[in-house]
Amino acid sequence: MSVTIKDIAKKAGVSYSTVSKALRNSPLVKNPTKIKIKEIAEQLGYQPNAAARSLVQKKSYTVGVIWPTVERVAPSILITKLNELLEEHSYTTLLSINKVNQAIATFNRFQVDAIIVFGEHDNVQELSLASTVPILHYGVQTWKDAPTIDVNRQYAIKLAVTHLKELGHEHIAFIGDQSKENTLQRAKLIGFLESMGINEKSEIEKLVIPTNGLELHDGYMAAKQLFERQRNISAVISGSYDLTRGILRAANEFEYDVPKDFSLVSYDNIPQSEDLHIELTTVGVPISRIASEITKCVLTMIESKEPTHSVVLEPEININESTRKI
Amino acid sequence: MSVTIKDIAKKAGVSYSTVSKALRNSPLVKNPTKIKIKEIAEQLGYQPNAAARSLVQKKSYTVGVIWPTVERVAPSILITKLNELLEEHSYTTLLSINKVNQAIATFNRFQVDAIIVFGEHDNVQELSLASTVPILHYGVQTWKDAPTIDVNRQYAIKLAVTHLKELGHEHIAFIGDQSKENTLQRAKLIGFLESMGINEKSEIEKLVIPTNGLELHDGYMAAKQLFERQRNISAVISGSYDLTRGILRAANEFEYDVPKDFSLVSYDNIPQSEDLHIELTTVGVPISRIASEITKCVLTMIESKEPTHSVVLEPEININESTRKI
DNA sequence: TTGTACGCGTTATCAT
DNA sequence: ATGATAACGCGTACAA
Repeated sequence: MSVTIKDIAKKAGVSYSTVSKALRNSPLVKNPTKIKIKEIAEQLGYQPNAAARSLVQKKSYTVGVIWPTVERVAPSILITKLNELLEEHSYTTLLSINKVNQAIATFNRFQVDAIIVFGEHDNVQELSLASTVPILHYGVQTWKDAPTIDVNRQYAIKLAVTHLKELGHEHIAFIGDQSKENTLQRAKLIGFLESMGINEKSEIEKLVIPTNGLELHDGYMAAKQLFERQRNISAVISGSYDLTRGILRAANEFEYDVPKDFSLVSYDNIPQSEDLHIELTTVGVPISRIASEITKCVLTMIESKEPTHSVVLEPEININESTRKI
Repeated sequence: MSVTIKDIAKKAGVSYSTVSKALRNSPLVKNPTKIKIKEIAEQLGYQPNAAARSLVQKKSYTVGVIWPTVERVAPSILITKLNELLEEHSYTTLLSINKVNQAIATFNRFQVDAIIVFGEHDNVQELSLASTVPILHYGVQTWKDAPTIDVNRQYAIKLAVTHLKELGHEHIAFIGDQSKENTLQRAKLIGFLESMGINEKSEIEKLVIPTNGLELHDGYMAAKQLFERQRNISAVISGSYDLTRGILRAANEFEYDVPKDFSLVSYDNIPQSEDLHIELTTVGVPISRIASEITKCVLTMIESKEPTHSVVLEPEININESTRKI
């Protein structure tokens, strides 16, 4: 059986409402009493019953995060960060890997204060209507009615191209995933083509190396292919961090030095974790900023139940060792 | 504001206790009334308030899963599967990526009926004591007091060796991750050495190709290295599915055919998802069995609050196209 | 400064 | 077959 405030009250010789006040740090309780009560609570391993609390407060201080099937690894860092931030505002994060509509139902039953949905899925607006709780979507194209947060990936690649051109580079290649019908990856390619001013098929084939996925190995194979065929490339833009790691391994095998032999810009949100022997120049929205933006947005939605407007985060460039003047 | 049974009662012109019964399919309510009430509930988008329910029932029909380091695919598939199975028993799964002790506190406040902890961490027993809710650990060495579920990885590799020897193979290599101080990976290596009866350093170096991680690329590089140096290997055992994918790619480059040029056994739990042009012979405990074992265990713990005994799952071999007689 | 009483939404028990 | 009512643990307005 769980320990309740009544148990504490009995042991402390006070009424249970006094205990309640003491634990909530109310000024209506004398300090010595407060300390004594808190001690007993600690000692008994008291955990307030969330069910009872949310029942009376009509608030659970909890946000639900829906994280359905696919795309698991990438957003995990984001969710970890998000979790930390919400905790700082004394909110608890609960995750569900159920199907979206089912997860929404669950979170509604648990009276979470807000729901964050990761990734794309059908009929967003329908889902939003089915919930009494405000819902925020991340990583989808801006939707009409549902509040959404997304990143301008197209502009990120544009930033990379501009930077390289300023450094004098003209022969710039792009390595990125085009294996699936993925809007997110597609946006990066479009950003590249537009800012390079390319539209001829022959030129596209020369400068764009499509990969079959987003793993390290895909970047490795693409880079090898590039190095074998094209000798006059002076800069490479990579569509993801893992691809970049693969590109660096291939470069190493060819005994190419970055940035001496070619400059490298990586699309990326996550802080560089692995030791790559080089600090990368990256473009993208740092994951910490995404997380804090989501947090801000969610807290606003919780406070004023009005629909927040959707926001598109503008990426930044982080110039580092892997690029230099030609 | 959420819709409650009272709202439904008012609209249906009955008392709210009747509504409660009707929704719970009690035989104490006439069928026509029941149908009418259910219709109204549906129409109003009613979701039972989990807080209120668990308050009175002292049961939340929820299990909390703690997943501190959001890892790779394998565990996420397991959790997905687990989620499905628990759902079939009308339990809801909630995930937390918090630190273990904090997550336990959260889940206690939410009155979950049981907690499953994934992965290794310090002071298991301490944690178990801090919880009023039964805790089950997965993926750690069996612990004294805390109930644990784990897989016998060592024996899995032994199965692979035995199978290959029966097919007439003698020169068998092992490709596996040894980059970190990881007990789980270490167990596989020990299984290999023991069942091969190897202990000389020179032989170990010849037959064991250590990798620097568990990614596809690591398997690819290791296999290439193997193929270049050793010509008389007739079979390869791989420590993980991703490594196997890399090995197959390397084989493809060398124009080696599996199983014509060498047999391949992969350690693996997950159902083969990707199209590898070949059905693999695998050893390991299928993830579905792990999931159902965990489910069984958890449900037992919930029902009889007694500590279940720890269990070690015995792997099986799944013979397929990738191995054949020498 | 502390204690009493009520209500949150639900289920379960008892009375009608 | 249906309705009234107590109880779950907590927070809070109000009484002492």
